[in-house]
Amino acid sequence: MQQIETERLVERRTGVALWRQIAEAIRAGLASDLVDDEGKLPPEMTLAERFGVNRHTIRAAIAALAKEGVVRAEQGRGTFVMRRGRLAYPIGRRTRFSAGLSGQARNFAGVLLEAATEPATAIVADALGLAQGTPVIRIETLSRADGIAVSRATSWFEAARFGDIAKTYDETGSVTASLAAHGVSDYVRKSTEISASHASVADTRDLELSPGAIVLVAQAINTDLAGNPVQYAITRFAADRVELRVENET
Amino acid sequence: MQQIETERLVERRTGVALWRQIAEAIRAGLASDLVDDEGKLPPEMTLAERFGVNRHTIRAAIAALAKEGVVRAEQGRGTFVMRRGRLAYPIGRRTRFSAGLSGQARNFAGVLLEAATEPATAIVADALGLAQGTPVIRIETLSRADGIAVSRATSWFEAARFGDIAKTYDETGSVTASLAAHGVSDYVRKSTEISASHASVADTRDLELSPGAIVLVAQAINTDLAGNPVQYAITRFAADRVELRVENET
DNA sequence: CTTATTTGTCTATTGTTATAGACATCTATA
DNA sequence: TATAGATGTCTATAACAATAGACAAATAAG
Repeated sequence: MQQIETERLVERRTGVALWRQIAEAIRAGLASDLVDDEGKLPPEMTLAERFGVNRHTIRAAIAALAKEGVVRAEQGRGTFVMRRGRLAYPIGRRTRFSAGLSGQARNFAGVLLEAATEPATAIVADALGLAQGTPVIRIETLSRADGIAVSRATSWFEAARFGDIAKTYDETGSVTASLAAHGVSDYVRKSTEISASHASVADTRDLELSPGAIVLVAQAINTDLAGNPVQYAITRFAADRVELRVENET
Repeated sequence: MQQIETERLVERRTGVALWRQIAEAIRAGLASDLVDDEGKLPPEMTLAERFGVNRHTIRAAIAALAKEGVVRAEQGRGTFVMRRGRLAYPIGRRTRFSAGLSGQARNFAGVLLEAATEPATAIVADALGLAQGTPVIRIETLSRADGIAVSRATSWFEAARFGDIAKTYDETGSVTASLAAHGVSDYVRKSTEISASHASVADTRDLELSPGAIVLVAQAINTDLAGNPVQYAITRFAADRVELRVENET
């Protein structure tokens, strides 16, 4: 088969298999021009020609997306999109999980995966304005919207002030409610640092990602209305399901 | 060699080669605990045991990082970190490239790669508040800090209002200066949407990335002080060199 | 100067990825 | 009810990724 040398869409010998590169390209194309109005993808042979690869390589890409529930292939009919688009997660002074996604999903659930009390590391102590070694509570949580895993967060709270926060989070599934139960009626986002990396094995498991997927990593500090840090959190979002929206208040 | 089954750090048969997974893990570890105070990595055999892979696989990972200039291996001595940490790119109401990175780098350069006048697509028209098909100027730019490629942007401007913007950008290397030359003395960031994906082949070429790398994608609208959109931009940042910092004004 | 440590290079073998082709099976349509 | 068009399955082969082992070459330390 002759390879027409237009702009290459995928590259070989990169350590990332062609089928995975194509899966990402198809995923990105689902929102825009790749699918017709009925959500039907082009036939495998057409995609194979467009990407300049063998049909079986396209099939491997589609199989990966199908396993994730993004598309479904039906013999004789074609391949159809199941989920399209990303949730928009707003980041601003008042960043709240369920409030931010309301209107985009109906059900929100936060699950406590793990909790522990530990001495603050230098980084955590600095973020919370504590002395290094001060006892802090670390909770690992997983958030879902309409049953889809959206983000996985590691949060730290000062143990002296938020002693029961693991219990309250476990009961309420909400940071906002848990802080309220500890007398913090309102809180604001001080800063957010956003980076991206490949999903770790833990991310892959908890967020139900295909290995090699990308996570958006947001590092945030929330303070009470007096300006005292109450929560330091590192949240990992499934990059194929969420985009972060920064709104600048006028 | 016996494989001790603790928590797996890498996974096989995922479409992402082990050496690439390990390269990302090492890159992530450079900032934290992986290197000693002199910036020296553990020996290859130690890393091989830690990741549960063969020494040659570690060597492939290190070779990829060395090609990028992240580390340098010296025979007989060890492997050393060349660049560590990421630039912090602030995103807020007043988002400016060189002003935001000042203090983190000395030299800033914006290069015009391509310019064209085209009818606005539905998306561009919507972002700029124009009718679909209105002539717009698209410019492709590459920004460097201290010679390191940081971001690659596609920007759209209304042609009627910013007819010479390609020329002024080519001369100044700055959006701020180019807008000023067209009578926009000041502008503010209205919104930013942040997502992440694997680098395209074009990204890999222009940003000098290793294929399979990750880019942070920021979609932004800038308005003049009257609130009229002046620029719509899609910027792709090299995720291993930059993090985006959202500061919330109090 | 000797030795231990560390990176560099080579050969060989096995498992995964990608290509190639043939044919089966299901669906919609003329 | 044929037929075209689409996905599903199978075999075979070539290219790449990963393992394994041996030894060379440079560096640092005793």
